[in-house]
Amino acid sequence: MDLNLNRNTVLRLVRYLRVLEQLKALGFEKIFSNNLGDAVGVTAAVVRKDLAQIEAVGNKRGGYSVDPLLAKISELLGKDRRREAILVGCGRLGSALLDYPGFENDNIEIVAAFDLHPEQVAYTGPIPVHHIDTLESYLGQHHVPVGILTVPDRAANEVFERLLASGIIGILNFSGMPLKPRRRGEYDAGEHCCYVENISISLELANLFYLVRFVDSADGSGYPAQ
Amino acid sequence: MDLNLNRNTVLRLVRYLRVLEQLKALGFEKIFSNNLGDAVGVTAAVVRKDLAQIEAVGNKRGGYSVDPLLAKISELLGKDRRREAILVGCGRLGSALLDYPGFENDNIEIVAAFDLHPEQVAYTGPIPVHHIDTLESYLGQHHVPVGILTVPDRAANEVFERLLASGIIGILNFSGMPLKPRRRGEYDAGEHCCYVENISISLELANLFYLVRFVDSADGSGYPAQ
DNA sequence: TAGATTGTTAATCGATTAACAATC
DNA sequence: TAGATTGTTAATCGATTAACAATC
Repeated sequence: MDLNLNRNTVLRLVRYLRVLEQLKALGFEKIFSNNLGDAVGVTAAVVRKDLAQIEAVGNKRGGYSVDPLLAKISELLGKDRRREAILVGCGRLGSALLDYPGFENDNIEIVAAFDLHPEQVAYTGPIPVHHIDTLESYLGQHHVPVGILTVPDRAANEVFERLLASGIIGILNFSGMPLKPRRRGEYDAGEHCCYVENISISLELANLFYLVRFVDSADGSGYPAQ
Repeated sequence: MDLNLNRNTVLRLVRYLRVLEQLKALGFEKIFSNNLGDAVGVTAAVVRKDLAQIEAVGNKRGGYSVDPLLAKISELLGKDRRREAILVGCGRLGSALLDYPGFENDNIEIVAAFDLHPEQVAYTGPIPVHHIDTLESYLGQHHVPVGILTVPDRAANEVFERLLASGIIGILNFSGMPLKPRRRGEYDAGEHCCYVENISISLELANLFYLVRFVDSADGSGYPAQ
């Protein structure tokens, strides 16, 4: 079953899944699109559209059965399989992510970390921290699809190229340097294509400050406009 | 000048601004929509639309002048003014953000941090770390519009409510618990409205793993489909 | 002038919303 | 049956893209 769901649909499905897990823990057996929508912050119509898209069927009296729906989304998102990632750049942010408790619940494991100065890395948990020079040989031996990039901005492009050349096809980029996804055949024929998700903390924060720009403004209400 | 730019436009403007800063440092005086688009990864038409929207005018021969454009976007985004935020939750992620070097360049300063156990916080930099119980009194004395939330999921909702009640109107939420923005008058009359940006690391990572789901699949190409 | 770019209008695209028949 | 929900179609909305006249 391939569906080519778009980004927003996938993100919603992840969130439905989390709600369904909690509902299951509470003993729920059925759920209405209405309630699921409330929990995730979307309308019931969107929920039904999404679920129809993944060919989940509901019951016109009782809504959707929690168990099969949970199993279906879980399988679709690959949560039922163990998924591996590496992390490059073990500064403060990188080290924090190595300890991030949320991954385990998603069946995601960071199997190795890399840094220019592994001996200086403060992280002391179970994940091995290797020297960045061993990146290529490691990835030659282990087929890991996804890399998490937490290096300083100035190193981002170089590490990006090395990850591409080593066969990484998905990158979660925390550096301030936005990286562009590579589509197949866009550059050299020999290069893999690669999905990129840029998480730009300062971009989000700048946007937030734009939104709240009217605080202490002339009207004195303390409320932003609109 | 109020423009009510949408989220994506603002995010693009932030990125134009960064490119313009670099161009200025290189001594550029003019820039074409074409080149600016390439640098940011959008089409020239989008750039011109965005710039027209903020009432920046270009020259049909030489493109846009870097200096006034930079000044205009800078002023619009408030980057010419000092902007303050607080941070709640000084675990590994929170501590990493307290040291985040990107904020200074944007004229953003974290003026105080809060934690349930300030004496156990590893961070030792210049930003004061207070006990969470002093949050309300601090915000009563200092008018800080934005809060960065890096608490464990289980604490997210409680701290969210406290920030709302203390007059915070913009929240950058790193907890796994998605928070919903509050629009004016949506709940109690006395409550402020509040903008929220949720940065969900595990959501992004789950999406990335969905995108790369075809690695090692039947065709053996190693390329994801499409 | 000739060529190239801006600024803007129209066309396209996709996603969200509204509406409602089917049906449990 | 009566009421409520699903599944789906049509309408709406907004953003992106294409196209091109204006003009430097």
